Amino acid sequence: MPATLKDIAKKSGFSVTTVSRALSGYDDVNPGTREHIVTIADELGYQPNHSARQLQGQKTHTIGLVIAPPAHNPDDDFYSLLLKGLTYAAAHSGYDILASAPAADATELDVYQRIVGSKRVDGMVVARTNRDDRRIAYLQSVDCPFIVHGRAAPDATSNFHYIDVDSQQGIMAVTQHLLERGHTHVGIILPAEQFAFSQYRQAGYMAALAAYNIMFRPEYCAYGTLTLDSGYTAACQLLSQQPQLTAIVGCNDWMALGAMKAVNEAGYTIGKDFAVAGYDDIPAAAHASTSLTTVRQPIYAIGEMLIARLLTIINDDPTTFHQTLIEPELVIRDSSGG
Amino acid sequence: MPATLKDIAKKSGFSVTTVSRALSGYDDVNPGTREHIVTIADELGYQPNHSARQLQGQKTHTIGLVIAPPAHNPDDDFYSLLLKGLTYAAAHSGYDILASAPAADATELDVYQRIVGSKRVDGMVVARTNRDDRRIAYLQSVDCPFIVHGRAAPDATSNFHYIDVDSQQGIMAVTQHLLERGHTHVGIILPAEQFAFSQYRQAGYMAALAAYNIMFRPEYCAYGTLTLDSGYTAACQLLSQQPQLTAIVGCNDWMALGAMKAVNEAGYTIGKDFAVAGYDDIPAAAHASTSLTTVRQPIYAIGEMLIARLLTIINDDPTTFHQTLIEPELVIRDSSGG
DNA sequence: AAATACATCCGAAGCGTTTCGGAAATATCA
DNA sequence: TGATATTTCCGAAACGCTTCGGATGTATTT
Repeated sequence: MPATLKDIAKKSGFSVTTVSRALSGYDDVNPGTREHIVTIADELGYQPNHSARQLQGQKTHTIGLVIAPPAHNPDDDFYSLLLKGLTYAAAHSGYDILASAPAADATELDVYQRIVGSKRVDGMVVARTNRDDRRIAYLQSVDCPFIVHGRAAPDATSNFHYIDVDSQQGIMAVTQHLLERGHTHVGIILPAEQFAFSQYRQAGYMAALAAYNIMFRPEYCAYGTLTLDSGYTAACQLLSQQPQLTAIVGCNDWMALGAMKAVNEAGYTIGKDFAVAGYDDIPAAAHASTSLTTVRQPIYAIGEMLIARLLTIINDDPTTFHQTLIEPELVIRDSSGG
Repeated sequence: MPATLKDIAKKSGFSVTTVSRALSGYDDVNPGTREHIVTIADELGYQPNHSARQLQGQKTHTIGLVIAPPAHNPDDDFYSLLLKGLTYAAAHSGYDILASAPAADATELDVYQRIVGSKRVDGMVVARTNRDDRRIAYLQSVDCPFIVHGRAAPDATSNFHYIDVDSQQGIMAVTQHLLERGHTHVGIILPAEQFAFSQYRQAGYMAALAAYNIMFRPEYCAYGTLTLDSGYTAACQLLSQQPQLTAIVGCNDWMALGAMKAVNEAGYTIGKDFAVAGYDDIPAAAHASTSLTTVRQPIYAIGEMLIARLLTIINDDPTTFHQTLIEPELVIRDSSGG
């Protein structure tokens, strides 16, 4: 069993109070006795009990992240990269990450209530915003500091702090890139409408078309669940129903990779007589059979920003909303003709 | 501020003791009053304070994972996938994951001491075993339950619970696969010797050669740091110094992808006049420019197993060591000739 | 010399929970 | 009817820490 303040007190001859104050740097303790106490603490390998500290209302130096149910999408890198990025960024500021997920019969909201209700974290980061997001409503109702990666849908107000990538601009850039290459029939595979970001991506696509005076056709839009398989299925459907298409943009890289597979099977040569582009720039994109033109989201840097921003929210409690939009970067590779 | 037992006590007219006992299912409370208390608790959105519980010596229902410094390898998927896998698996059993990393000036061991010393977790999972691993020595010295993904080097004893993939067998299988295809000069890119698993991989390579009566040549071995770039560099070196090579196995997929790049640049056609194979089966492997023959480590399933095993260790404190070796699966793709 | 300041220390309360050891009221037995 | 169980409840202590409000003794001031 680990050493407690009481152990140090006994061994040093001072009171628990003095030991506590010596160790936490108060200036009303004699330098000599402080040294003495610190020495003993080191000998005993003292580590302050985290729970006892928290019970006093101290900060937990922990921030929470709950990740969506796994069934949702097994090979989706998003949460794994975010988790790792947040962990590093948090460590850099002396914080830890409490990661959790809903158990079989629970909802994401249940987990939020458990984590923040039990006072285990100083703040939360929430990702993958939904329309009318109940997680955000809950966090606001209990006044728990949080930062959102993403923002509300364009038709809703985002009355919270967020950092988002300007995916409208990103999809517009990649779509325009395809249009520039002469493609006039460009399909798109969108994420499920439940996600707030879905609409921004569609808007970006439409803006690009408009800039080129090309009419928007709803039948050029298909929907996927962010997985490779769903991208494949959606692309197969597009290709069979809209054979005039010569390009497809996938709203994330996995769906784009699935689309590439479908396009290949349909007999096209990607990068020559058909273009495919993605979004995210996951590690696999650069090394794909035909390297994937895509839009880079600097997930690591975003992790850093999220943590930094959340810490200022926790410590300064700003009254005005911090809302940042990051410009994504178009990464041109072979799948759009290089 | 969240409701406490005292609030419920006041509102219900019962004592804190009774409220506590009612809520945690003791049978010495009248069914009627229990119902009454539960109703009020729900109304108030009561969530037990986690710290207060822990202070009573309760289980934390949290398990810790500390991930290695980021500088080590930015595009290494290992920890991110492990983290996500563990989080899901833990959630399934009602556990959370506390993820941390060393800050700039700290070592991994420092983080272990802080996390377990402050009593924040019921157990730890440690990954990427080193030779003479100090983390393991520490955990043993403080009697903290832990499970290792990996095991000690072959020349050391593994006196702890572990789950490992039989990478010796895996590398042997993939090497033999190349030898079967008629390659007689097969190079290998090994991980740094600091890692316990490095030796198993080398042993697997040597065993495969021995089975084919081919002499082992140390000059066919290069070393990398698990990154794509390091694989590229190592392969360039091998190719220039050992031009007779017709195959290279990388000890992880990223190094193999780097090797593929070097091989391509050297003018070979991968899968035809040169073979490359990897290890891990990361998502990018299947979608690489030439799909990568590799050995699959079921990282998700391993996450499940690690958690399940760790929980039995925490709850049952077994005296004998649980040690499991998983047979990896050879995945043959185009980079070795299909 | 008395009054005041300063340096150094400590007792006790409190954070929210669990749990031990009863206590009071009611039911069951002889 | 008195003794004994049973049911239902609760007070108080404890977990390890922080912090408020002194207390004690020494140094400085007038």
